[in-house]
Amino acid sequence: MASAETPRTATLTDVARLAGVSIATASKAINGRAQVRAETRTRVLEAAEQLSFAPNAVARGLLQGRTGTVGLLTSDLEGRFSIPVLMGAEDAFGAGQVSVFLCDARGDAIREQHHIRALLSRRVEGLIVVGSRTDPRPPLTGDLPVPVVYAYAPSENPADISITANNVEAGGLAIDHLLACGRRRIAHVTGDASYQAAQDRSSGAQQAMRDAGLELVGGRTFFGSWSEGWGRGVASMILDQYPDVDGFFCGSDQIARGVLDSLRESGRDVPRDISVIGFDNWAVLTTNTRPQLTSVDMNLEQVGRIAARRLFEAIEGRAASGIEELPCRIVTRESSIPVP
Amino acid sequence: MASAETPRTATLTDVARLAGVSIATASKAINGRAQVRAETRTRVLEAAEQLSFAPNAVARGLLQGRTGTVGLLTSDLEGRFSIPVLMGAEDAFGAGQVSVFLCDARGDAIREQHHIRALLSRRVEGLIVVGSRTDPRPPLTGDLPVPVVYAYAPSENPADISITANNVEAGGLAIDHLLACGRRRIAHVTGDASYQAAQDRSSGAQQAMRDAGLELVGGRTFFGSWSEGWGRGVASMILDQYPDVDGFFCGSDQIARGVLDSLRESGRDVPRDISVIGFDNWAVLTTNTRPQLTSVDMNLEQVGRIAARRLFEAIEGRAASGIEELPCRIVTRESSIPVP
DNA sequence: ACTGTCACAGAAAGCCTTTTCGGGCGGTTT
DNA sequence: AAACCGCCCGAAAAGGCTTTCTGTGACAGT
Repeated sequence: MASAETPRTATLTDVARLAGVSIATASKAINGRAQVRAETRTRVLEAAEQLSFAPNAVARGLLQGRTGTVGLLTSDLEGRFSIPVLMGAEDAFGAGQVSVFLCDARGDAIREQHHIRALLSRRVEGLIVVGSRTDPRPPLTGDLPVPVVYAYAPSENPADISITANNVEAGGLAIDHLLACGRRRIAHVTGDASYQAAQDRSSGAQQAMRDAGLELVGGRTFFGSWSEGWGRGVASMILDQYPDVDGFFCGSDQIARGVLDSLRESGRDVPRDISVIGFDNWAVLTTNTRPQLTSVDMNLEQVGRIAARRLFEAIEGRAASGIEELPCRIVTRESSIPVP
Repeated sequence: MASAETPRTATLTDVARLAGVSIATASKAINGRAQVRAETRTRVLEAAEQLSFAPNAVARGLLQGRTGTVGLLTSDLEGRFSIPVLMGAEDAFGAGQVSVFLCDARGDAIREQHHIRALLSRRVEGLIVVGSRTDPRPPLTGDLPVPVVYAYAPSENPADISITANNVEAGGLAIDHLLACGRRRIAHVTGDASYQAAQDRSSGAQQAMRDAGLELVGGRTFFGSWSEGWGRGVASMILDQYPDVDGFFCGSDQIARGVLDSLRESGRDVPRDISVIGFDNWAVLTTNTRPQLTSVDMNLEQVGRIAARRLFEAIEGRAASGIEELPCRIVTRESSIPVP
C-alpha cells in the first residue's frame, strides 16, 4: 500500500551516504568550507547534483538563528502606490539571499497585529511596513524583537527608520520646470487638503514661486479631490477668473487629465498656450492624454529598494534612524514642451 | 561590553523554567493537549504571556515537515492583472495559517528558476504561478516535489491545475447585455489579435450574435492595440462606415475610453444613441469617463482565491487537475443604461 | 625510530519544538 | 495487603543542518 510514495526530497544524509562520506564532510564540501580535499569535494557535489539536493533552509535557519526572511507588511495592496514600493523591496531582497513574506493588512489594525504575530513566529529578521499615503502612520505597537523600516508612509515616531518621497522638494521641482518653460502665471491644482502629500507639494510649490519673486495664480493652492472631475471643474473656473494663466501644476495625473480635457474643450493649446505638469507619472494616464503628460515621478521603486537596504543594515546592526526623504524626478513629455 | 544585548526572544525552555515544569509539559499546555492539569496549564500560559513567547514556527516546521508556507510566483508585478489575483490568493491563505512568499520573476526564466530553487529550499508546500496574460504559458520545468497551481495564465500542459477567467463566456455576456439594452448593430473593437484573451472574447461575442440571429458590425472583430488611441481611431472610422452602429463592445476599458471620447466628439450621445461596454472594470477608467463606463469584471480576486483553495486541496492530496474557467460579471454603469 | 605538523574526515553537540513512552503517585478493586 | 488503574508530568528522540573538536594517517625533521 505504502509504495510509490513521493520520493522524499533528498537530505544531506542521503548525499553523504551516496558520496561515501560523513554528513559533516558533505556539509563542508557543499558550503565551500576549507577542510575538504578537492577530490572529495567534487565527489560530494556530484552526489548532490545527482540527487538534486537542495539544502533545507528551514533547518539551517533553525540552527544559526538566521532565517534569511523578512516580512513585507502592506496596508492595502490595491493602492497603486504600494505596488512599486513593494516591487523595489522585493527586487532588492531577491537579488540577495533573502525571501519575502507578503502580508496585506487591508487597513485593519487587528489583521496587522495578527500578521505580525505570524511573521515573528516565523522568525523573520526584519519588517518593512508599506503605507499607501505619505501621511505619518502610528508605529507598530509592542517593542518588536526585529528592526522595522517604514516605507512611503513614515512612522509618527521620528526615531524609527522611515523612507519616503520628498514631496516638498517635488513641488519645487515642478514649479522650476514650468518656470524653465517660460511660464509665470502658474496655478496649482491638487487633491484633498487632508493629505500630507498635498500640503507638502503645495508648500514646496509656493516656496519656489516666492524664490522666483512670483506668486501662484489666485495667491493660493486649489485643494479639492484626487479626481478628473475636480481637475476639469477647477480648470474651467480658473480659466474664467484668471484668463492669463499659462501653467498648471497638478497634484496628480488624474487631476491633470481633467485639466487637459478642460483646456482642450475651451480651445487652449497645450503646450503652446499653457504648460501642464502632473504628478505620479502613472503610465496609463500620462501616455494616453492629448498631448502626453509631463509628470513628477516619485521613484517609488527606489523608495522600496532603499527601504530594503536600510532594513538590511539595521539587521546587521548598523542602523541609521530617522526619516529619509528621497528625491523625485520630472519626466518630460509633450504637455510642457516650450513652443516659441 | 557584551551587555545590553537584545533580549533574545523567549523559547519554550524559558517558559517551562519560569512555570516550573518541563518543556514537554509546557508544549502540551500551550498547544491545548489533553494530559495537563488545568492549574498547570494556566501557570504555563501565564509564563508564556509574561515572556511574550511566540512558538518558533521554523522549529515546528522542521519537526513535522510542514512549514505552512507557499510560494507566489508572479511574472511581472506591474501588470495590473497580476495584482488582484495575488491579493485574492494572499487573502485566502492569510485567513488560514499559511504564510506567502512573494517572488517576482520579471518575465525572466532564469530569475524564475532561481526563485523556485530558493522557495524549494525554504520547503514551501506549494506554488502558485500568476501570469499577466491569459495566454497559456510553459509549465515550470523539472518535476517539482510540491503541487503547482497556475493562475490567470494557464499552463500549456492540460494535466496541470490552472485557474483562469472564462473569456469566451465573457464575450457572450457583454453582447447579451448590449442586446438587453435593445441594441442590434454592435461593433466589437479589441486589442492585439495575438492575445488569447482577445480571440476568446471575440469568438464568444460572435457566437452570441449568431445565437441572436445577428452579426457584428462589419461582419468582423476589429483587432488593434490595447490603447485609447486605437479606440478613438477605430471608433471614428466605424461611425463613418457604419453610421447606424448602436453598440460598442470594447476589449478593454482603455479602448472604451478612446471610443467614448470619439463618440462624444462626433456628437453621439452615450447611452441614448449608442451603448458602450468596456472590459477589465478598471476603476480609474470606468469612473472617470463621461458617462461612467459599464464594464466586464473578470473577478480576478476570485481567481486568486480559488487558486489558493485548489493549491490547498492539492497539498492535502485531493487534487483535481485541469483548467478551471471562472465566470466574469458585468458591472453596469451609465454608458449602457437603456434610454427610452 | 621518535616526535611534531599538517591535511583531512568523522563524531557529536546544538538549534527549538513535538510526541511517544515510561514512571510516580494517589486511590480503587480483589 | 497486593495488584491495578488513571492522571500528570518528565525524559528522550527526532527532524536536517552547521560547527567545533577530536582522531587518523602521511610526511618531514631530528
